[in-house]
Amino acid sequence: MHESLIAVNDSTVAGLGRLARFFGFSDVMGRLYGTLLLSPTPLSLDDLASRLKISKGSVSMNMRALERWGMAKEVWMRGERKKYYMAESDLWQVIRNVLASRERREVQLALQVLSESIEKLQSAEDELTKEEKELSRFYLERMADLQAFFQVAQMALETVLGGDDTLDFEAITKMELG
Amino acid sequence: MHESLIAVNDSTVAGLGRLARFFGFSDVMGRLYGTLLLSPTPLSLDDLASRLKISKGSVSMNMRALERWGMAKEVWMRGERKKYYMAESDLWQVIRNVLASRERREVQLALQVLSESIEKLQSAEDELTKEEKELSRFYLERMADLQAFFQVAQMALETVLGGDDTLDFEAITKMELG
DNA sequence: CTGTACATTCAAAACGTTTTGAACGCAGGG
DNA sequence: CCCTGCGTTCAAAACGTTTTGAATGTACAG
Repeated sequence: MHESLIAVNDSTVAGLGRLARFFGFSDVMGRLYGTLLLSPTPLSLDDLASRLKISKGSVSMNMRALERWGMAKEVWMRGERKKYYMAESDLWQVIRNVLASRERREVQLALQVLSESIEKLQSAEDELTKEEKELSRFYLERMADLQAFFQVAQMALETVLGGDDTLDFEAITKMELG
Repeated sequence: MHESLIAVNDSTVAGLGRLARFFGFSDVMGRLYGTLLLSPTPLSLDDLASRLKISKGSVSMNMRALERWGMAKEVWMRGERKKYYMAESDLWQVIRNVLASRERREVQLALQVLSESIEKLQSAEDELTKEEKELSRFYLERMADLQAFFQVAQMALETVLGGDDTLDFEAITKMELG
């Protein structure tokens, strides 16, 4: 195999490991995804284990995680008893899966906790001493700021998730960037 | 101190710990930030250590990290020898600091590596066998997809960072959300 | 100059996460 | 049936990160 192909493969796999870490996944998940993304043919668990030089057990567990996140799909090869996988190569689809099933929950939970906090402070107002009331008003300001922050996050999320008109990769690639 | 104030403080501090983790910081940094955010007065290292029940050493190191990220500021209290800190309470400012000094670099690095990969493949074309050429073309497609992805990320980043008209918290808080 | 009250540093310990590999389970072929 | 080849599981080990606290540094008051 030519050196350039190996080098490109290596840096891409490493880069996707980084990216995975950034998104809160394990390095291995990213590297497995990268390996599949750069393989024209589906790969078996053993293929993946030997390419990345990691144990079969780790590949098995991490591939199931990738499947759950919609980043890889199992492929049935006729006449084969092995499991084969390929990457979900539509990156926007991957992003949407992650955002929809993980970040959305996080944001909603945060907003819920904030609402409850605000209610709690408001309904406790009568029982507070003068000093406590002052602190309570201060807290309410901060809660409002945090609420605003998460509401912007929620709007941004829903924008990315809601737009069913797929972003055009080709167009973006060819754009002139300052 | 009234139970409601304590409960709200606890859940907010915990929540900001979560948020910090999400952004790749340590839990302690988030909790320190939260504690400061909910304090009407600046706090000393000892105050923070005793409120969060962690060692002073940890507070010292994590507070310096918070300072570097522009999430907290030192405050000089006249007649005091202690260091006092307060939170940077403009959350957008905090986000911008983080995005500008960390994520921007990441995205630029990724784009650079991708460009180099593409060049490498193109300039090696003559030396490739027929099969290698096929793989190389496949790689180039994937590289283009990744480039498009990071370019969108870059645009999104610059949009958030570039807009010097500050987002209006008040307006957002009062919005009707479906 | 000395003592005091703080902040900082860093090596060791605690803790959490990831990886491994051996044991196990399971299906299909002979 | 039993054997073979595969996937899965999980306890133990390796590894990485965070926390601690004692040692050290520093500045100021007296």
